[in-house]
Amino acid sequence: MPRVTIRDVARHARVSTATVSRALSGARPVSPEVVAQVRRSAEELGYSGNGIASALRRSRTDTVGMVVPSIANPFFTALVESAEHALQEAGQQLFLCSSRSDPGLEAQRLRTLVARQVDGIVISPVHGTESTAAVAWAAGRLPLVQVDRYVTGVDSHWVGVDDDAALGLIADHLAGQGVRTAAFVSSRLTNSSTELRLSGLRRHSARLGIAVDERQILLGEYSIAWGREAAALLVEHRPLPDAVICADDLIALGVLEGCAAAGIDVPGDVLVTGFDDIPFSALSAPPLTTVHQPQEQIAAEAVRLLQRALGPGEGPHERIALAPSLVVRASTGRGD
Amino acid sequence: MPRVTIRDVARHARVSTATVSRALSGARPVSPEVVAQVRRSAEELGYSGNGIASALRRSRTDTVGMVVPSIANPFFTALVESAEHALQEAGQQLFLCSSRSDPGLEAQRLRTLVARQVDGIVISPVHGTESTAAVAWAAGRLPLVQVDRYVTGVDSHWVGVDDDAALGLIADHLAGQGVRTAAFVSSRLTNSSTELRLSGLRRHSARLGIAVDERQILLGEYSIAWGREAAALLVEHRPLPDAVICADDLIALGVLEGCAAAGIDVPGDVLVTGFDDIPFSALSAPPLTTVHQPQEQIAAEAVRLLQRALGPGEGPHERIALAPSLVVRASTGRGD
DNA sequence: ATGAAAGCGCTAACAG
DNA sequence: CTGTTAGCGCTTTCAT
Repeated sequence: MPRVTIRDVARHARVSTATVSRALSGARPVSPEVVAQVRRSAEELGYSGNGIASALRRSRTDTVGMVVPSIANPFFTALVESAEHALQEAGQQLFLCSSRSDPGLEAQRLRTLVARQVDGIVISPVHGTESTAAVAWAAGRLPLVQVDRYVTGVDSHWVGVDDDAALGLIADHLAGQGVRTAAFVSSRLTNSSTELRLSGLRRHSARLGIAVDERQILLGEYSIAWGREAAALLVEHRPLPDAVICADDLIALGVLEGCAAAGIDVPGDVLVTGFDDIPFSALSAPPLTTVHQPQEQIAAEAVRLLQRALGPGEGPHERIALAPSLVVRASTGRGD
Repeated sequence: MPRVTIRDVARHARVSTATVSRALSGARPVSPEVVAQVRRSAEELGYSGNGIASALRRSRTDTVGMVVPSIANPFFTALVESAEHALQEAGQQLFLCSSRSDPGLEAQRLRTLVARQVDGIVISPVHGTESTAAVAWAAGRLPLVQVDRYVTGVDSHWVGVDDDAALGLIADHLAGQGVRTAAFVSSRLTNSSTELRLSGLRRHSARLGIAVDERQILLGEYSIAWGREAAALLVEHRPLPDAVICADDLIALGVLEGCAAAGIDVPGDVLVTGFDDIPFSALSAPPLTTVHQPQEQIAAEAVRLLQRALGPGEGPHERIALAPSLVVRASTGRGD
């Protein structure tokens, strides 16, 4: 199938290629009759344009790259959907990449995106320090916004949730339920979310007189399997804490499953909290108390910052920490 | 930031642009010293190549487009992850698009992918007939493989699961549990999955003497919310069937929730089955009996077919129906 | 093994 | 409003 080019259309419509380009894109005024003729010719020949050639010439792809640690995590897919939606309004496409929580793969994805000349990048970096070099490199050649997590040592836009405030909400709620001791289950991965959530926990539990045993700070990864395993570890080394605070919902769902398997009743024997408010957190046994992140707003802000960076005057880099909210369900007592 | 081009590198290394291209891509032999010098210059200048220009010249993008109805559905994200993995082995990128279950948006995504000159397309079409025109159009200009669902009237490759066999597995299992009457909750959307699962249900329930009341065939959409709603409808118009067979896990999770809300015990009062075996189906209350789809294998086969279509001799179009397997959990009786 | 030169298909000046 | 022309940055003949 020999591709139909703008020249074929021009010949067929008996005009120049420039006119075809203008008629089809509407970039400059073209007489109605000519537009109609060009449209007809294009239709007839099955012309569909070559975005690559156009991108080369305009040095714009109208595409934004997005790199997330995992697309299996519903929190990130929700973020991606919101971002795609926001971009569509601005007439841009989303090129989605998963870094699979691997800084090496992440660096490779960034190289690809830069090579493909995307107009900007939205990234939730895997690691607080190991991702720095690649993110800095990319930020040096393209507008870049970090979302949710961020790396240290790169001056770029960031949009996320206020992790410290979120742990404040959790700690306040748990203290209100009479919690005096708590465990924390999170990811080994050194990244901003992990660190800010842990330091938030430390700060707020101290403030409220909740004891956090260092041996009950369990670090693994953001997954259901690790949550299950962590629950088994906690059960094995009793006494159980009053509450298990998890750094995300996947971990918390795993903890719930691990507790059930060990015959531990939630919330009877121990309270459990999550983070993110993924759809399935409302369906677990018991439904999970968690922190809701305004992903729609996070995505919208990220796109807005990127749009602005595409314009002329590079403004200063912003750091936007949005307010989280607590969703109380049965895993910390009465659900309603 | 003025972009560094191959010419800058060539000047710096005192060679021609052709040599730089060859040295960097390794397409043709270049003396080791020159390669080293070119590499050094590229490094020094921070050269990172222009994939767009390269793609225009080679008329290859080394990118495959993938269109799925939703990236919020874990079944599709699993499929996407597997596809990305398989493509990476072949040195290709994945350009992911969500059609949001909207044939119009789907058509637009396909146009974009064709315009962007992807090398091939993997699609799970939204609708059995409304997607036909766009899929046919795309299949006419690019190698295209349908996965999971397919449209009628387009001759292309297809890889999916044997839906009829899957409903056989479910029906056999339920009959073994003493089920005599069943409801079916699915999507209104006319697509191959919906239709084949319903006709499979009809065939196998007839074979096993399970009665399916036409008024208990409820069609809505593939979502948790619809499952919840459907459960309420079933409860409202008692008597309840012995079992509720759902066309996917999201619907089934919603049905479980709806039953719980109405005080209906699963599996005590009614049995429930899902389809897809998404990760969360193991964590619901109760855990869900469901059909496992071999998405890894589906993705691998799809990529293999695409790879072959990129080669010279266009072979005949294949239809590969892989064998499903039943995962029995507590929602249909004893879980173990 | 290397270089010169010709485009890939398109759009943005620049004329008219 | 329309045509002519000159590339965008790269790869690939075709020479040497």
